[in-house]
Amino acid sequence: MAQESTVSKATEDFGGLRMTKQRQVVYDVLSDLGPQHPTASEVFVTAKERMPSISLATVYNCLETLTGAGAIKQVNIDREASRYCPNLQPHAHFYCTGCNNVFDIGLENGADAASVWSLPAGCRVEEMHVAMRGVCGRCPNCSPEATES
Amino acid sequence: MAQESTVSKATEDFGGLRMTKQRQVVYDVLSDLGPQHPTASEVFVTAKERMPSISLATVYNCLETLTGAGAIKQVNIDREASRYCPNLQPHAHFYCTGCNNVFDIGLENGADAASVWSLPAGCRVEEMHVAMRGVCGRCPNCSPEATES
DNA sequence: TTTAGATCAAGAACTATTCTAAAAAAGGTG
DNA sequence: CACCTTTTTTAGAATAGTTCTTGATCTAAA
Repeated sequence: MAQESTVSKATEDFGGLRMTKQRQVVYDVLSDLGPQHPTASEVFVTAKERMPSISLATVYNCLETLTGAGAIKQVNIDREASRYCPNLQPHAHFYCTGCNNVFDIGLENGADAASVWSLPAGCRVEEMHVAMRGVCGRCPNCSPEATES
Repeated sequence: MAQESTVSKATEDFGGLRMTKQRQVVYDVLSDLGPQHPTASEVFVTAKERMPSISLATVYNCLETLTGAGAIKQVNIDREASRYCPNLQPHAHFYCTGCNNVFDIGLENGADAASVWSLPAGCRVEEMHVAMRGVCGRCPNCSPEATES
């Protein structure tokens, strides 16, 4: 099981995925930018600082490969550019229209996201995407008039 | 408040929206294609049969206007083409990867979709989109090997 | 009827993403 | 290590869905 461990960050074995330099950089960038939920272009900008030779197509490739391997999640809100997220826990996304940020929202203790929905018998859910849109209440744009003390 | 009512189908007053012929056609097509959750292009094809002069851009315009007025809903699943839906009840969408169809899924009696999520205080949800992906269990592609009697 | 504003049609433009082809890298094998 | 095969990367072209632009047309009001 002797794995080369010359990289600085975690080189997890994501389903036997070959961890190339580019994939590692993309994964690390995403981990670092974590809660920002960056788009592919945003990942590209930071990745290029760390590896100037990397191309946008490669970033797209890596993000797709990592998503397929279950190492990261793709987040789609409306038809805006896909964002990517290293949080593998089941969670929803809250998009604040005030500050344009995306927040992860966890499940209530013991709750099951599908339980509120009346699914027909025989119907098997393999994936579930929950996106909310609203105001986070914490950013300056959220309460422009009413700034309660 | 005397409104002209020379159209055949329901001319609901969606927030004072001017119901032009094109908007009416688009709305009617969407009502008729109802559960198919058509894309803009699919709406366009049927709309053009009924009004040959209508353009794709107009269909996009009308769908956007109707969505803004709350007369219809826009449905986005992953980054595929937007679909449109005349069902105004709160519901989720189930995309069957077997038959490529989209089904409306209603809430369980008395359930609240947001209740399972641990929203931070002050956070106000204005819109919620729930998309599930899986197999519906009823289409021929859903159980290719195991065709239980 | 005149006028102002809204809407429409046609096609160009745009954006995020995917595809293509060729070069480079990574493994495996002797 | 040298050789071969497969995978990955790169750069740019291509694509799809959607939006934008412009001028024409319609509508409602004065």
